[in-house]
Amino acid sequence: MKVLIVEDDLVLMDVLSFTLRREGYEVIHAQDGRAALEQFDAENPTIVLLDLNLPQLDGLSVCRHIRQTHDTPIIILSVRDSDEEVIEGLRIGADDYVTKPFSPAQLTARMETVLRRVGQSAPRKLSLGTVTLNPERHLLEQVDADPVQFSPLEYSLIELLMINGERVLPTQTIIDRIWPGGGDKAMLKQLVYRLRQKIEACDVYIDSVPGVGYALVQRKR
Amino acid sequence: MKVLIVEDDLVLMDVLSFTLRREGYEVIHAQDGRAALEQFDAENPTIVLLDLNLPQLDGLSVCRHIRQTHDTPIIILSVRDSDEEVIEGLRIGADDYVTKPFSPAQLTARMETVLRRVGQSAPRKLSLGTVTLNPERHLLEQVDADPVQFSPLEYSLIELLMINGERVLPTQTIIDRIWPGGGDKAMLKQLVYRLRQKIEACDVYIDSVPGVGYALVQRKR
DNA sequence: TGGGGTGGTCACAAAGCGGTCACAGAATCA
DNA sequence: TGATTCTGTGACCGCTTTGTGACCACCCCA
Repeated sequence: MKVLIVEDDLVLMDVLSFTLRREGYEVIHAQDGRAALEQFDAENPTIVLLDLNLPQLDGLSVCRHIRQTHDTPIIILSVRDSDEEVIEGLRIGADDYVTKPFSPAQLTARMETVLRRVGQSAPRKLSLGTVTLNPERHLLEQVDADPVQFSPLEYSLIELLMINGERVLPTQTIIDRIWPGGGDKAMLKQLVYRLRQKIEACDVYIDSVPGVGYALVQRKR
Repeated sequence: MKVLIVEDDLVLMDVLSFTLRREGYEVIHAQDGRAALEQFDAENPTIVLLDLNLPQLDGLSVCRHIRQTHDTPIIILSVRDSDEEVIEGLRIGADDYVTKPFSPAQLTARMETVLRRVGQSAPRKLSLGTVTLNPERHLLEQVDADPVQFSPLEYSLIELLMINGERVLPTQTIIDRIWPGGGDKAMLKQLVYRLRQKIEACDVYIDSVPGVGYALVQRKR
């Protein structure tokens, strides 16, 4: 079980780290908001402990960024007198908060509660860059744009491509997956064309690798 | 399940209110002792969260007044260093107390315990955004609108959709659940049509995901 | 230079799906 | 019993979905 601690006070950081390791958690950490997001993407932690008062990029923004694409539990570490921020954090989607100073036992108890609550639910969203596929609603969601809806076939295709990240999928593999009853290249060609039009405004596009197949990749800007 | 929060700190009030609503409770509140008793008589809440330090009429008096005529569970919200008052409160008949600062999880856990002890087997309303389904009365309730009544079938459907939050439910799943004896797409189509008309004015609507099924989602404004 | 193959674009039409409506039998309630 | 509500059915309509064929642009290689 991996914990990301986002906290710029190194002393507190050390205490937390020590305690949680002793409890059997694997601990990674970041000292500012930017590093937090990088670590989050790189390590994909199971739970996040988030200080709100951070250099570079404040905690609320970090929380917001994470929630755009992930359901990972977030516990806010707040100081007294920052109630408004805590409320805002919970609104944005944090799962709980503890007020400093707190005891290690208090924190781990809180973590367990949150993990238990989250543990029962939620299939994961698929995301690539700023774009997220929401399997529960069959929508492709983006930061600053309306979500995109799909027809059943289109959805199968984009889901298949998303699952495979930026890897190229051979044409025949795709056909077999989407038309189990038997499909053909012309049908796929057409489907790709339609899907491309739908996600034209998104930050990802369907790249074709001649002679091999297709891949969903991030648009660079 | 109705909660009366008696608390003069508006910020804390807001946090509590937000959390409890998310948990499916219906929240009403009062900022001083006198208003608390009025609200109590008018709304007849299932449980009371009571701050001791109140303007107009202090918490202990409120507690005493309520206990003279009702068994409604009362949980005291206390600050550190008010031990004598808490003890007095419990002696008067309060059921439990939590010390500020406390986490939402802590509070709801305490509430559930107390409710269970009192025999109010804690199940509660389902809510999505500003809309709440009242399973006891088969009503859909909203903040600024009249409640909506349902026929039995309509109620099964909206309950099923509410339970599943904003997830899409496959057509066949819905049919199996609503017509265990065997249903049919045309029947569901019709039922959806009728339910949509009933909840037209509400903050939620039934979204259809072509080829997959239906989901109850919040209307964006 | 030309021919075959690959992949992108477009228009079209058939099929199906979902939304709407009216109606009538069944169930419910006073 | 009579009135009202509830629920299944059939019909209609418009839109979406999806397969198909036609055409074009490009690349590779002889």
